[in-house]
Amino acid sequence: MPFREFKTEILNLLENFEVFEKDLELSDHADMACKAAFRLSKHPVELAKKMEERVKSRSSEFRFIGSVERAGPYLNFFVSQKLLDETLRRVLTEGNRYGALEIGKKVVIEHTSANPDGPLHIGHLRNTVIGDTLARILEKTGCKVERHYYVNDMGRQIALAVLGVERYGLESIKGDHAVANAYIRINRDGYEESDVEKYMERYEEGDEEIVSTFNKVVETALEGIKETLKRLNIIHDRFVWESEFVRSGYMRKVLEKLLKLKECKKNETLYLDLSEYGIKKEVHLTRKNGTSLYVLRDIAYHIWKNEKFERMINVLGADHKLYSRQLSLVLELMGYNSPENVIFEFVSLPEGSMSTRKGKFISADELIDKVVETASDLISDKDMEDEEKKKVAEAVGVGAIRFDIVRVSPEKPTVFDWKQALDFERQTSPYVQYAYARASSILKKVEDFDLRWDVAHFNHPSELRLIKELSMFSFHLERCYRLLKPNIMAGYALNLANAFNAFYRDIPVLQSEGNLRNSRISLVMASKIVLGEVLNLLGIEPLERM
RNA sequence: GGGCGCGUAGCUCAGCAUGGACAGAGCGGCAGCCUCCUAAGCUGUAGGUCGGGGGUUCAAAUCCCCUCGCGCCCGCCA
Repeated sequence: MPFREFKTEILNLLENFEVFEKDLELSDHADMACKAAFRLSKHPVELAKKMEERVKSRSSEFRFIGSVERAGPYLNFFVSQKLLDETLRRVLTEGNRYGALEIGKKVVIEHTSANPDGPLHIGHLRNTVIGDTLARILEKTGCKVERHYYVNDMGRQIALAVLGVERYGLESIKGDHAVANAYIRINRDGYEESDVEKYMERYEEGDEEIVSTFNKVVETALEGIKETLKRLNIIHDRFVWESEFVRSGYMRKVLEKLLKLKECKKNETLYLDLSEYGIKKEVHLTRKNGTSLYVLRDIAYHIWKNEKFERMINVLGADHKLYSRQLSLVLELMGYNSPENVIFEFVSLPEGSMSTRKGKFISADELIDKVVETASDLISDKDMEDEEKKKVAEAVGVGAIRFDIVRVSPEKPTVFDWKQALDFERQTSPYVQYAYARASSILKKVEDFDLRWDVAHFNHPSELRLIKELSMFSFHLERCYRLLKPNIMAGYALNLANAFNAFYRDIPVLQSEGNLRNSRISLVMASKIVLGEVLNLLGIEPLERM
């Protein structure tokens, strides 16, 4: 928080010069640099000199600006002792609430939503991890967040999976894998198209026997998927089945509204002509046999969301880009808000793209098992009970997976790499967890101390850097919120851990004495709190020991 | 063919929204650090035509145009 206020103070101070947020930047040369003079004058150095004068004459009015230096046309601002003091005070009094914002919107975030025809694979994982991390970030900004998994129980793929299960039965293995095996097999062996059609029709009509069969298959796959998600510290508040909108008659009402649009046309099927909006291909709402298509049910779902939420966020793979534009356009034509889409590019395997249908994928379960096993080997000779070792290996493994995914910007296409997934070093979550564990370890050895500090005791660059990092938590949180880019939080986690490790190297805590010792211990406590909270935002478990 | 995204060190990535101070990290390479709070750590060093070309600008990795490479989309699939 204090760092955001520091920035606000600079803006207020230079308001008369028409300096805006975009003129400020983080810099190696300062805590915050102002580059406005370039933009505002043909003689930037002269202007910067004037600004400098003004700042120097008034800077005593501000709390968090400590000093300013001019470097040519740049103004370099430095934080005050007061900011350092206030940062520690807030972290230590607010605890894990430190850094929270109060934006407070009601938002729904839909993520994962993988078809219940098989297990989650490493492509789905990108959706899941981005979505869950964003949900956590939004909550921290004070939003009321509902996490949805939209269950596609009506599609062709599901009908085919059901046929597969009927033909081959379910193996007695984890449900999602069992369904996948039947689905892969029927795709390989072949099937009658008319059988698939018939199943879709009967399911949409609500044929009791078929509904119960579909439900069983979908539930079986979903149970397995939920188990995997839980292991990754991911829960959904609500699983919304597509068929809910059909059964409740909601979709019917939506269809009636759609029919009133001038873009809505009918011949063999019902479709939307969006050519005047630059979308050449018609958007079909129904099939020739009268059954609904995904987009129709999805429109219904989004109208329902409109009624309940102020903000709708969907996490979608790059293959949904055009689709999501079409959906948004239709919603707008109907007079509704459209969702905000967080699009991520594909994860592929070194040998090419993944496919559930062809059985060409690395499942999330396989990945988790292997990473946890590697973590387990690494701690095998540590002095810990087996129980704790197991817990640590799981937390490290899951953290490494989540972090490996979330650290990369969503728009970057990636190729899955085992070596990277199994790396537990510098730019990974174990590095952050390790900093947390080191802080814990120091605090565990403290028997008596007073929770008090004097910022005058913090004069080593490593200490100053660490406190400044702590002060920037909500600054980065706000950036994540605005840009919906969770990789920013991963980057902050790394910076913070890095700053703590430098502090750990340079500053003896336990051997120091008196108020110097109290101050340092207080700083370690504050670091532990913020490191822990950042890990929570990333869905990674902080560990007391590892 | 059209649309969207990506291309930055040997490898994996920041930085691009809102153009500014020498383009930053990690891994890998090389050279070092455990009588000291956990070495999953730390220090130093080498390594760059920011895919290529043009343009705008006092200033371009960042903006515009062209071009090459890769991925995705263009279904009465989801």
